[in-house]
Amino acid sequence: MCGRYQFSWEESRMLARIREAVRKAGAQAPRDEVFPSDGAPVLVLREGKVVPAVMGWGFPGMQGGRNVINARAETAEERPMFRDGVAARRCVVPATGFYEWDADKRRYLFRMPARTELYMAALYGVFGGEARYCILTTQANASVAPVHHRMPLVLRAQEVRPWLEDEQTARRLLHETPPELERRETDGQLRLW
DNA sequence: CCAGACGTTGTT
DNA sequence: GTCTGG
DNA sequence: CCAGACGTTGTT
DNA sequence: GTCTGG
Repeated sequence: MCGRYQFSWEESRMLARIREAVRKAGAQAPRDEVFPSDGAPVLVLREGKVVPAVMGWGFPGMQGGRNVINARAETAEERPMFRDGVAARRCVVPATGFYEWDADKRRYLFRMPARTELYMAALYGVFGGEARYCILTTQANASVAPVHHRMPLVLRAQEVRPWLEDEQTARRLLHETPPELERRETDGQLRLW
């Protein structure tokens, strides 16, 4: 699944541009490491253009419950919480990578092989006047499986616009296997031996 | 027992 | 918070 | 997602 | 276990 990701504008001109755009629009600049409930840039389609917008990460759960940060791609089309988003409120989360933890709490950063921008398919909704997003997840592919059994629905760069633009294409992409990624272990916490 | 998914209202 | 699957 | 905090007291 | 902050 995906409970944290990296937004490193220093490593990506695209992300630097997105960051600058939202900053100029008056939104707070995203952190390098994005946590659930943070405000962060997502990409949406507006008048035929892919543009950034700042939203909060996670849908409010029922009865004041938890922040719902992920949606299963396999079932999102049927779930009441997500099905309208699949039809009409798709977005893309730009990142430089995402983190996963293994059973021993070792943390790994996953990136695109050429270290280009990593795009995660997501949905958004408006709750109490506040726009929020939820990242789609799918079964881990070969590159992620050694660490965790789920991963975000990573889109190839050329799939970003089709995901936003065309509902039928989006429904197909929900069932695609994401590209293989590069893995790097990071020091998630100090290990005193 | 645990891990993981899941409420509606924003739509290009 | 509840539910399911393991 | 993870890490860290949690309670102020009718009890053998 | 449940919640909060990051």
